[in-house]
Amino acid sequence: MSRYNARVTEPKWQKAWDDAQVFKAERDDSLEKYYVLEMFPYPSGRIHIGHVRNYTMGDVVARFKTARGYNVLHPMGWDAFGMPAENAAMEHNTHPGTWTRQNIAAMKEQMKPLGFSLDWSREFATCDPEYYGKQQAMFIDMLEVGLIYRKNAVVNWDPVDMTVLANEQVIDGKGWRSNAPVERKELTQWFFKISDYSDELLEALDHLPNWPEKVRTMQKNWIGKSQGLQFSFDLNGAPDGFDALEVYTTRPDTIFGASFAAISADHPLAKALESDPKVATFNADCRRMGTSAEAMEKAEKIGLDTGMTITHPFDPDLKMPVYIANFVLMDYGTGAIFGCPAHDQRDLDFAHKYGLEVKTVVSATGPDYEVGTEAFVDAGSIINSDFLNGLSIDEAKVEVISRIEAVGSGKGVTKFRLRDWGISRQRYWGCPIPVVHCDTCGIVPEKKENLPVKLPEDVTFDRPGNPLDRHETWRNVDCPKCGAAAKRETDTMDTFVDSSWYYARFTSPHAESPTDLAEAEYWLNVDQYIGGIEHAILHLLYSRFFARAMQKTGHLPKSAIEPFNALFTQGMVTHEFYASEVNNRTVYHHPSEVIRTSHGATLRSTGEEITVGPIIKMSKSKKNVVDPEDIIDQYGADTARWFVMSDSPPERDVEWTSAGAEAAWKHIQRIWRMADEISQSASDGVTTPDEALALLKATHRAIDDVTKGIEGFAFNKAIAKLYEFTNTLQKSKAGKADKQAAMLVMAQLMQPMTPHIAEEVWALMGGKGMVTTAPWPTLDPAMLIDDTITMPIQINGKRRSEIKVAKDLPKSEVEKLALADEAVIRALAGNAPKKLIVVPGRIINVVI
RNA sequence: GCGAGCGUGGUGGAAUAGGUAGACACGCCAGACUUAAAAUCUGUUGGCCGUAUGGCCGUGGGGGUUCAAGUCCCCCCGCUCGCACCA
Repeated sequence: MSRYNARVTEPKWQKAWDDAQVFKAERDDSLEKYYVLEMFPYPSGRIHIGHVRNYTMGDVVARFKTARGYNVLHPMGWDAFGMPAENAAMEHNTHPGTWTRQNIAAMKEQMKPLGFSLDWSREFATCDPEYYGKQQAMFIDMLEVGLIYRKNAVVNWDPVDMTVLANEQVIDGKGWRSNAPVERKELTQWFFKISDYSDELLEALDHLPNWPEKVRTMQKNWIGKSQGLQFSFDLNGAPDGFDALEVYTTRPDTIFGASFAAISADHPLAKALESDPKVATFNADCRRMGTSAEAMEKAEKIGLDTGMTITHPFDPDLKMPVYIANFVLMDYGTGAIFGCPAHDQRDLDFAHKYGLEVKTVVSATGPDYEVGTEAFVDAGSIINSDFLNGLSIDEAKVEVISRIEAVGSGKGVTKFRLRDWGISRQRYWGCPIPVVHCDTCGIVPEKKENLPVKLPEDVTFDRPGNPLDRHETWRNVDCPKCGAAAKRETDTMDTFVDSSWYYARFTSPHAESPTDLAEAEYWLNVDQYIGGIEHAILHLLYSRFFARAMQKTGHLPKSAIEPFNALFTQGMVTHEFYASEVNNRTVYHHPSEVIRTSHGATLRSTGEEITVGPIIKMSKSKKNVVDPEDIIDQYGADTARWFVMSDSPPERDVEWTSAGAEAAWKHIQRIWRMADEISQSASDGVTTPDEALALLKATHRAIDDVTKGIEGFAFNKAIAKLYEFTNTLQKSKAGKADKQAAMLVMAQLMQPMTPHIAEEVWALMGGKGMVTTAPWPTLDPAMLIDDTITMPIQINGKRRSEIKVAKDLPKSEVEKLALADEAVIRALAGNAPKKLIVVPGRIINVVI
C-alpha cells in the first residue's frame, strides 16, 4: 500500500492546472458569470494563516461555482502603497518600492503552493504606475465634476507618522498605525465629497440583504442620519456682528425646557471673545483636552459663562445664559446647542454643576413628574410647555418646527455624522495627486497624456517628513495650462483610495482606460466578497462611494452601482500563547519550542514549566504565530486548507491546534488509503443489491449536504458531512464498481476544499480529465427518500421508544403501531392515553 | 451609555419550520495487530443512581406558553465585538 505524499502530488497538480490554464477567466456572454473576491493583501512580507483561511474560503466558493457551470472570475493582487514600506525604507536603508516588490514576490511564492484557483494573469499591485496612473485619471475626472475639492481644515495630525489621518483612522484618539496621540492642526487638504452621497449610501444599505446585519448597522451608525431643527436665538450682549446664535437640535419638542445655550470653544463667537484672557485660556484648555475616548470619558463637563444671553423664541421675557462648553463639538451641527437639562444627560450634568434650572417638559406619568438625577429620554407627552402641552414628542416636534419656520428664524433639517473624506497624505509611498500649483492659473490638473505622474525613484528617507517636498526636479514643473514655472502637489492619496476600486480594475486589468465598460458590465458586481470585519466601515464605505463616483464620471456602468452583492466577514485564526518569567520580564515562546502536556506546557529545550496563556489572535509580539509555510512543508496544502475550514463556523474565530492539523492530515491519508484499497480490491467481491443501494443513497445524501453546506457558507458542516460519508463508505460492503463510483463523487465533493488529493483520487478511480474541471455531481432527489422511516415515540414528551414504519403509512395505522409498542403498553398500564399526537414522518407523543 | 452578537459534554462545534439534544471532529479510556512503539483498525465516552431491564437530571440562571422548548415570550447573569460628549 502506498502512502500519500503531498510534497510530490501537490506541485504536480498545480503544474497541470497552470499548463491547462484552467483558472484563466475570459468574458463569455453566453455563460453566466460569478465573481468571487477576497480582500487583497498588504505585502507585508509573509502570508499568515489568516490569509490562508480567507483565500481558502474564496477558493472553495470559486471552485464550487466553476463546477456548477459558472464562468468564474477569481483574481488576486496587492494593496501595495502605505506607511510600512517607508518605515522599512528608513530602517533598512532601502527603497519602499524595492521592499514592496520583494515582499510581493515572496508572498506569491508562499501562496502558489496552496493551490488556489486564481487567475494570476490579472494580477497587479496598486503601486504599479499602470494602476495608479488610471487612478490619477479618475481623480482629474472627479475633480472636474465637483466630487473633489480643497479646503482648509482642522485635521487629525499624527505626529509620529507625520501625516494627516481621516476621522476613521483615529482610534481612541490615537493614530491607527502609529498609536500616537493625534494632534489637531490646520492644513489645506484634498477632500472627496462623500457627503453628497450620505443619504444614498444609507438608503442603499437596505438593498444589500447578503451583507451581514452587523456591518450594515455599523455603516448606518457611521453615516449617522438625524432629523432636527436648525434655528436662531436672538443674542443679547454679544460682540458686533453676532446678533443671533444658530443652534441645531433633534429635540425641538423640549424647547420649553431650555435653560441655557452652549457653544464650542472653536465657535466663531467663542473666538471673538478671546480678547478676554479668561476666555482665551478656557478655549485653549478645551482644545488641548484631546479627542481620546479615555480623556473624554473622564473629562468633566466644564463651561464658562460668557455673560451673554439668548431670548427664548416663544417667550420674549425669558433670557438664558450662554456658556462656552467643552462638550460641544464644532464640526457637528452648528457648533452651538441649547441645553435642556431635564431630557439630556449631558445637559443635566452641566446644569447641576452650574446651578441652572431643570425644567421637566416630557412625562410618561402625568403633569406632576419631575426629573431627578437622571435625564428622562423616553417617550411621553409634553408638559409645562404652553401650546405644546398634551402633545406627543413627535407631534410637538412638528408643531415647533412649523412655528419656527413660520417666523423665519429656522427650518427643519437633516444632518449626517459622515464627514467628507480627507485624502491628502504627506507621504512618499502613495499615489501622487496629479495637480500642479501655478501662481497665475491656480490649481491645474495634469494633462491626461502626461499620466501617470510617476513617483521619483531617487529619494531618501534620512529625514522625517515627505521626501517629495524636497525633491526639486520632480517638484518644479511647468504649468500644464500657461507653461510658466509651477510646483507639483506633493501630497499623495490615502491608500484607501487605491483599495476603493481595485475590484473594478480586475475586470480589465490592462485596459488603457481605468475600466473597460463592456468587461465591467459583464463581470460586476462582485458576487461574493470575503474579508475581515475590521474593514466593516472604512474600506467598504469608501468602495461604495467610489462605485457611485466612478459611475458619475463614466467609469462604471449603471448596473455596477454597488461593488459587492454579498459580503462575508470571516473570523480570525487564534492560538494560545506560551510565556515564562525571566528576570521579572515576560518571555514568549513559539509553539515549536513548546511541548504541550495534558495540564500545561514545558520548554522543549530545557524541560522548564511554562505558562499557557489564553487563546488570542496570532501576533508576532506574543510569538503565537503558526507559519503556513511550515504547515505546508509538514503536511501539505490540502491539510492546511481542510483544517482551516473544519470545525469552526467561518464567521467565528478558529483556534489553531497541532492536534487539529494532525487530524486533518490523518483524514487526507485515510482518503488516500481507501482509494488505494478500492482500486486494488478484487472486482468480483461479494455484494448485495441492498448494499449497493445503501451506498448510492449515502452518496446522494452527501451530494445534497455538501452542496447546501458550501452554498450556505457552512463549510464546517460540509466537512462534517464528508467525514460521515467517509465513515459510511469505509464500512460499506458494496462491490468494487459501486465503491469506485462513490469515491469519484467523494473526489468531486472534496475538490473545492482539498483539490490536490481530489485530483489524485479522481485519477486513481478512473475519472475523466481533471476533477477541477469536472461538473458538480448531479443530485437525484429520489435517492434522498427512504421507504421506511424510524419514528421516535415519546411518552409525556420524553423519548422512550421508536418504531420503524413505511414512509407513507396512514396516521391511523401509525397510531395503532405506537399503541402496540412495548414501552407504551407498559407506561399505559391498561389505561387509555389522554392524548395521542402523531406528526407524520417526524414523531409520536403519547400523553398519559 | 447606545447598538449587535454569543452562552450546548473534558474541547471545537451539530441540531430546516418548536418534534430523538450532543451529528462530525479532537481528547480520554478499553481492545485488536506488534517483541515493543508508531501507524492503523474496533469499541466506549453528558452527569447521577442501578448488576441489568430501567430511572432521574441536563443546552448560563429564573419564570411562562405548548402534547412537545437549545429553538418562542418575559425577567436576570456573564462574555465578545462595534460606536460613543453627534445635541
